Amino acid sequence: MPELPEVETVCQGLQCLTNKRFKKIIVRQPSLRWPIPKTALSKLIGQPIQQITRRAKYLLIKTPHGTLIIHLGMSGVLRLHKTLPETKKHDHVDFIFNGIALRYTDPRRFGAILFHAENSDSHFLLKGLGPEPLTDDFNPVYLFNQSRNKKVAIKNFIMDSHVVSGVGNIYAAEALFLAKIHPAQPTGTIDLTAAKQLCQSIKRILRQAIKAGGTTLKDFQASDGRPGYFTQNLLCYGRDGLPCQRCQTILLKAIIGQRASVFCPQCQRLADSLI
DNA sequence: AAATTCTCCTGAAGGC
DNA sequence: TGCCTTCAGGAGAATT
Repeated sequence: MPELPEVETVCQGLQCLTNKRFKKIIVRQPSLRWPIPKTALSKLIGQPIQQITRRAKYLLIKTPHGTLIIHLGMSGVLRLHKTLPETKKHDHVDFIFNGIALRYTDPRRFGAILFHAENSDSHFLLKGLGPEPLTDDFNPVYLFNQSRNKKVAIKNFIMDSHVVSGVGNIYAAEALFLAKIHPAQPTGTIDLTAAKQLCQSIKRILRQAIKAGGTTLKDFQASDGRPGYFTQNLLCYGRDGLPCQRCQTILLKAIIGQRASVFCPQCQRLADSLI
């Protein structure tokens, strides 16, 4: 389940493709979240990759003719191969370069492969995105100001990519645990101190996860096939029924905004007035 | 405008 | 063994 740290890990792994030219693109299954624009992709043939970056959970592969935009959805894997192995089920696309190839595999097909001829910031998927969580644009004052008059649960709020981009279910749960904030707390009720705690916790957890190469629950792998090692550092995600590592209280699971949310009922208390 | 629900898809896991 | 149900999850689209 790639979130920001996983996509960042993939992005770092793909840097070796910089300056390589697209030689061939094979699309076996064009039906992802949006249809793969085969005709537009053919414009990439012969084009050199100028830069590979990440914005939110999108990978941006820039060429002189436009940008290839890739989202891994939930189960997408981009894997580099010196020699391509025999295709397996769900190996939907191959990008072939001199001496190396990049294969996109995605069993659940929630991902996307798109092409945008203009500045990628203007793409409809990217233009409404909130700030990157690891930049200074994402700071306690920004978070506090955005939170005013919002009634949505704080966990859903920080998972909204228009508020802050790239925070998914795993790291939202972890950040709230670190910040000692109940995931169901109405967003508008957090004060500046809590906003500061939360902002710092989000940054901390994402930095740590990037350092560990991401979190592998089931299917995440880096472009070299290695799993992420942050899994063993998860403090609450997937640990419902187990003791809190801070206070030994049994962690609970609740469904908040249609999403499973694990939290410590002792450390992450709702204000009495909200119960 | 803001909040909630629905939707895409497959594989794994659990129940009978 | 096998079939059915449930769940997981990113995020746009549709609905309330």
